[in-house]
Amino acid sequence: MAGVQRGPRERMVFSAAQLIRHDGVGATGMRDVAEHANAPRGSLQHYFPGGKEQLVGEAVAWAGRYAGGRVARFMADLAEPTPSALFAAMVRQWTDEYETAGVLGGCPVAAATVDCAASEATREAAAAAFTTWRGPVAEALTELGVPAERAEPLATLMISSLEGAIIMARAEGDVRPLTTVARELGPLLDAAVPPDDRRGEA
Amino acid sequence: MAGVQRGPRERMVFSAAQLIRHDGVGATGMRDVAEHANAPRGSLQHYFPGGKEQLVGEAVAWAGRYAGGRVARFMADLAEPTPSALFAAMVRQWTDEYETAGVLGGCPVAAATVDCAASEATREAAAAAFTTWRGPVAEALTELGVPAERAEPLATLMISSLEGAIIMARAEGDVRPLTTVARELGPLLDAAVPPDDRRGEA
DNA sequence: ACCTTTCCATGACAGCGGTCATAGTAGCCG
DNA sequence: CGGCTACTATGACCGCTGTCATGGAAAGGT
Repeated sequence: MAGVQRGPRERMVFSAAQLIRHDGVGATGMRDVAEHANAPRGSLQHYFPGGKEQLVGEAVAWAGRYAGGRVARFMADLAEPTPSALFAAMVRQWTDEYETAGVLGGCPVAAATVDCAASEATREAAAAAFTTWRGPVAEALTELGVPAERAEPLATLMISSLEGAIIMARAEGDVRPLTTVARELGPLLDAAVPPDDRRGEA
Repeated sequence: MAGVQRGPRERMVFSAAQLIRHDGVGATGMRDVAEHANAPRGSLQHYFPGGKEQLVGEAVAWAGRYAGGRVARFMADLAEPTPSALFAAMVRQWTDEYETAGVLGGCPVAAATVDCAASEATREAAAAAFTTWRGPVAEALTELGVPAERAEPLATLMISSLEGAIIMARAEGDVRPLTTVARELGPLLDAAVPPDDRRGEA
């Protein structure tokens, strides 16, 4: 993802997100995070006095911001400005990872949600992350001509389908669910923009 | 769910599925499973010599069979035989649980997929579970008049959206994503059955 | 009665988890 | 230099986990 080498603190948050989305929250240890980030273990308690809960929370928040930010970049690169093309780009981010890395990673936010039972704070962080992801998607949809009252529901549908397809794809070890979802959902998304708006938005 | 009290072995598999979907795979201990099932701890090593991996695998398989079996029951109870009604019933199973239990549980299969990194066997069990779930859904769709070649893809879309919505709903602590997905996806599903088949299937 | 199989009980072990306590280093300000 | 703050290092603690070893109870067949 964004492989820039910022300060140790930022690297640790980033590494935490990486490890969480790969192994799950419970299976990622603090020591692993420090090692993966090439950061001193002693820094953990200095930068994250709130312990693992804080680290996980920041990792999830980071993932939410990242996902939201990607939407803007996708919009800029769209060959044709349609909702289905945006969704296809969102899906392609995941299939591309499979092609290059050979493995299908998961979504840190979903991982945090699945074993959030221990910590209410983590659940709230995940909820916030979904919100900061859904917002830009809904905005993008309205930019693409989707009526305002349908933008939020459709954004929810897009993210839900994507998250579910990621899980199924990981289980099967194949991108099929991802590509299927992109193909099947496309027409519905495009049908949401009124005919007089087709081919014309900024 | 199916609260029948069978033998201790079956109870333990059932309890494992319950705990996994609530806490995640890593966070559910073998001792917890035995206690939750009112089963002796010593039975674990007797019934599941394969250890936790075996228990998790059977719990996931059980969940897959359960989900697949539910589809048939949903079909029998449908007020009107449309794909959207089937999907609504699938979604309602989860919103109902929220109404009664006050908490939103997760899906054991999704939970197993998320932290399956440690065990390839678990990943395969999850894949198998998704297959034994998707099969009945696709069959039901064809029974409802969906052309054969679209049944499987649409089943994948339905399950993906449902799984994703479950996760978002858990994070937000609200059923909104579930109801939204059901409402938004309904028209697409019904549109898949050709006009000359509307109102007529067995 | 006796023995075999199935099932249950319990305690021990080794490993790893997060967290705390303590102490050391680097840099900057006076 | 002294003192202060930011950061790093390391080791110890306690709790928990899955697993194993050993031994005890039923049960049922002969």
